[in-house]
Amino acid sequence: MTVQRRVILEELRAVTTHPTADELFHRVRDRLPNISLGTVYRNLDVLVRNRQARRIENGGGQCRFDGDMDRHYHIRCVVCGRVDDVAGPAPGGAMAPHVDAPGYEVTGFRLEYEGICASCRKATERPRAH
Amino acid sequence: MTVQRRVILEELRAVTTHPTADELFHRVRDRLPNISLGTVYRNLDVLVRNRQARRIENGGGQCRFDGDMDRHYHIRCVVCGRVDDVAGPAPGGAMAPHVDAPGYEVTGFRLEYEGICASCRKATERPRAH
DNA sequence: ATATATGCAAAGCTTTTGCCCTTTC
DNA sequence: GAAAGGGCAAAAGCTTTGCATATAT
Repeated sequence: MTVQRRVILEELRAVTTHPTADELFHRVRDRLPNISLGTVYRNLDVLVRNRQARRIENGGGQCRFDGDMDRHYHIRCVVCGRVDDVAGPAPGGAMAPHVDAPGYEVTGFRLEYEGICASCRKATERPRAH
Repeated sequence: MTVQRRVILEELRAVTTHPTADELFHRVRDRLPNISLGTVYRNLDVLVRNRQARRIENGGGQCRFDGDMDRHYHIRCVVCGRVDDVAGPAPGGAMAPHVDAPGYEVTGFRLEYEGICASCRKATERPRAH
């Protein structure tokens, strides 16, 4: 646990604005003028891996596109990133009205399932003690 | 409706893999060897605006981070991109089990509300006929 | 001491944009 | 023939990485 990592975590916890890496970098730099953006990125990775922070998901780097305009949901493989359609009815139709977000006009929600696809499950099967 | 746009849409509809722009570009290039990646991006934008395709959301370009590890949900302003916490209990606890995603081991879901935040609502207020 | 982390800068990747030419209506 | 769109290449923006140095345990 280095000074930099501690300050990054402190500053992240000190705000409720869900900052981007760059915003956090500027805050941290007020206290550690020599810190670099790369360090912030590296430490955010570590913190997320250690469950001390959360990355607000963006579902992987690249955008994907879908020509099927019927209402349906997606499931994304957390291992390989592939995206498949989820069969069946919309699961959460009654969900949105319950939101308590003061000041917001709530227009909808985005829902994406996560899982491990068939081929990634096969690839990660452990040899079993017999 | 140009040849390029039609082919892009045809190829997008021909697959169920939810391709990235680059994957689609390579498919389309088999039929239109001179097409450029920029054209694919521009047309995907148009198709999405025209509701002929969907962008599988990534919630805006940059990642955001959150130091609050308690289970809670977020709402994102679709105008300015800011992210706030949603107060109240988890809305969709009973949702995940209903998913029908053959082959997948479903590990969870990601849910993010969308809306227009207070200051963006103020900024877009229209002068009202009296 | 030795592994780990930092700072800095460069590279990587996806996406957007400018410019000029071509196609569409 | 005016308006929209395309091709190409450069730019932009976020994130990752290589490397030499410094810090932590």
